[in-house]
Amino acid sequence: MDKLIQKQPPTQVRVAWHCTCFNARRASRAVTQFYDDIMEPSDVKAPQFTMLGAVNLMGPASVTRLAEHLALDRTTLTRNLKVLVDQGLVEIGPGDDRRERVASLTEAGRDALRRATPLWHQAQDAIAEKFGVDRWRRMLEDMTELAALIEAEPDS
Amino acid sequence: MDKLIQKQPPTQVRVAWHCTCFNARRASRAVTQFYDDIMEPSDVKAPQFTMLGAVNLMGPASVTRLAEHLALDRTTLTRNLKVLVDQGLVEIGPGDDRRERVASLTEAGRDALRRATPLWHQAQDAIAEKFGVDRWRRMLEDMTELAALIEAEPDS
DNA sequence: CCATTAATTGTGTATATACACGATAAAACT
DNA sequence: AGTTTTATCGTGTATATACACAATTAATGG
Repeated sequence: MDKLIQKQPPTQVRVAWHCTCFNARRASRAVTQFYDDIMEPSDVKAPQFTMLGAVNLMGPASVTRLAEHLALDRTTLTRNLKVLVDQGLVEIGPGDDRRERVASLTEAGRDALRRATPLWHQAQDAIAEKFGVDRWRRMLEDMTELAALIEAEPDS
Repeated sequence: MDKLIQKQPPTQVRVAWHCTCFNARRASRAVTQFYDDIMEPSDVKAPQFTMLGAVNLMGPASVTRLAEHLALDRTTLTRNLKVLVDQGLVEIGPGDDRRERVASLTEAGRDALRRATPLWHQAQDAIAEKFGVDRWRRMLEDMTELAALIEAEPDS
């Protein structure tokens, strides 16, 4: 009476397609490629645009503060920033606290940000239109709150 | 009359926080970590669980077919499968068409999938409860449709 | 003032992701 | 049959991501 049921394809289909993680990752891939395609003429990829914006916004800011702002692992940000530093868009120097290293935009970085911003708007608008503005707004809010909810995890 | 306005922080804040790409990526990171934490005892990470499920579901299937099913770049899937092959969970052999290479689960792979499934359900339920079941369902649908919409891009 | 603790960072390692390119095999077209 | 086109695949390269660990500096407590 304990025989394994061999055919569970129907179950597995549902597992795959109802998985929050799979769908979040899939959406993330799709959206990233969509933005990258549109923003390509600016030579700024979508994730980099986000980082340039954060550095610009927060002025000279430490790696940890930037990472918190972007909800990114600190060490991930270190590597991501390195790409921008190598491209001359960001510079990293010492802070008041000698443990800290603070990042700020170079002139080239500000240029890149200015160049990319209209394309970013274009991508943003295209998504909103494609998906329906109201629904898009709602989903954006949902995604933000979901992330915030999870990140707040005490993890005791 | 054409001076650049120096202080646009308010604008930049909105750019960062309203960006579909940023929020999709952020949600993807958060959800992945959440699932990984819960599924950790099974030694199967969430993205790998998805792939095991796909391979299990589609039986011996070619890399291209699996990639299409998962909405993943084909070459990405090749690398991801390698990890599972190295762990002995998946085996890859030649197909009828001698260009194809088909993947299927090993016995260890089926074990891992069985071991991980209850934990996956646990993560799934926790998210749904945390976020509210109805809202969760809606968001899942939104994410799926958004991805599908973008992937369908003719890209003429 | 010294010792311990806390904060800030980078590096090693590993997975996830995609694009450009080239190799091989099947299919289609003279 | 021979040539061309299409399909299937892997590899080189590069970015994005996070965890475990170690180094350095600041803060705290006797």
